[in-house]
Amino acid sequence: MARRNQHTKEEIQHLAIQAVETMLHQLHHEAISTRMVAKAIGYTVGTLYTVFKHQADMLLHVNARTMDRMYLHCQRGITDSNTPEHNLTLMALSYHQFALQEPNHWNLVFSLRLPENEPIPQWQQANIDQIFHLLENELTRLHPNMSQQTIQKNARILWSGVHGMTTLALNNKLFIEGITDIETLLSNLVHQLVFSWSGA
Amino acid sequence: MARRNQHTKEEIQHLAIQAVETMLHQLHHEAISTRMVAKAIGYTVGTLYTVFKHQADMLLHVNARTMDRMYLHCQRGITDSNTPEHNLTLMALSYHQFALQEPNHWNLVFSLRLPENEPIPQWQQANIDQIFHLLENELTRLHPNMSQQTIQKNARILWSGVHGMTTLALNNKLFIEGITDIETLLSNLVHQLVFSWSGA
DNA sequence: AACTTAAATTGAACACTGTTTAATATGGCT
DNA sequence: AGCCATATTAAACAGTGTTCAATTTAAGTT
Repeated sequence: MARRNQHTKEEIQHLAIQAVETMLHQLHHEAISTRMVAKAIGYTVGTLYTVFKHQADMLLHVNARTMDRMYLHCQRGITDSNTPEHNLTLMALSYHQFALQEPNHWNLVFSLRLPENEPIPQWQQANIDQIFHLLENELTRLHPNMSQQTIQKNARILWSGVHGMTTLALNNKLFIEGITDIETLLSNLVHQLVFSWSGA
Repeated sequence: MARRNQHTKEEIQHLAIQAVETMLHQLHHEAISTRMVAKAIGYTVGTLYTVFKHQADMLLHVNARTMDRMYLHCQRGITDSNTPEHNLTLMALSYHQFALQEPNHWNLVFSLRLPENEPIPQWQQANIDQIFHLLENELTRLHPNMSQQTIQKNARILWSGVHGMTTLALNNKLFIEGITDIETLLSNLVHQLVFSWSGA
């Protein structure tokens, strides 16, 4: 069989991406093979390689969508009528919640390894910047006189904490004898940093 | 060939672990196969399976040693004659430095996935606790009247930040246009949290 | 309507992977 | 010298990512 022309290249790409996304709801990304995806969309591995450079390329497309979804999720509920601290807390909780809701999608974003010498795609950096801008915006509202550079620094300090807590919690590397839940810990982190910025 | 009895089971185990550790200096852990390890130590895969339950089990043994090394590294330079903040900063910098020095070993610790239903080994939790105790000790010195629970909470808040920063930095997901180096960011994180704990 | 052309799709191959197990060769014991 | 227990292997199985020659067919041309 050849030349059935049922789908355009773009459609096949989309089908594959969707198939991976569906599988990720049950399977860790390391358990997803090209042949599985091909079978799921009714094509052969060979066809997949006419549409993606390699497996990692396919997963990168999945990541692009995950990061978009994550950005939208983190934005949810953010308003200028809230205090900056409240907004920052909302974002931190949303980030963590998203990771809990789609652990395999989230994991893929942070553990996908491209082949050597393959550059990190530029949209990825753009997407990271997008999230940081959200934070920097709140930090600016908090301290309008703070230098741009300090704000960028503090945004990164804060987000490292939120990200680290999410990673560690997801892998059960954070807790002893049910001391507190992570949501409290996240709120505390935000509160303590916000407090420290107002005191110096 | 069989029954050459050149090494005890323990020795074979050790040889394998060492072989993996050597390879990790050049290779990412996903690139290390059982056959590679077997060949490196002059045995066959089959022999490896008489000594380890499976590949993940072998890598878990590597992780045990990495974590011990990491603990020792983080302890380096810590003295009661330093201020608690200084000690905490030293630990944060050491943690990051260790990750930079042995990125593949460090990565393996946090990305090894055991087969489903396989419990996390209990020594791993013990090792995590060990590091947290180091932190909690400094936090206690900082605020002798703080409740044990608050100290445990704050140790986890701090370490999430240090860990998150290290992870993100290692994967180039933290920086824009050379704004500051991570060492500064780590020191700032420690300082800001220490400050916030003294102000409430 | 027949013929050519270009390309979509496949199947099969290659060199790997982790894991299991029957066969085997040998060190130590009687 | 002969036996046995077992350390070790070779081979098999079912998968993996990736490549590419071969094929089939839709569309374009005459």
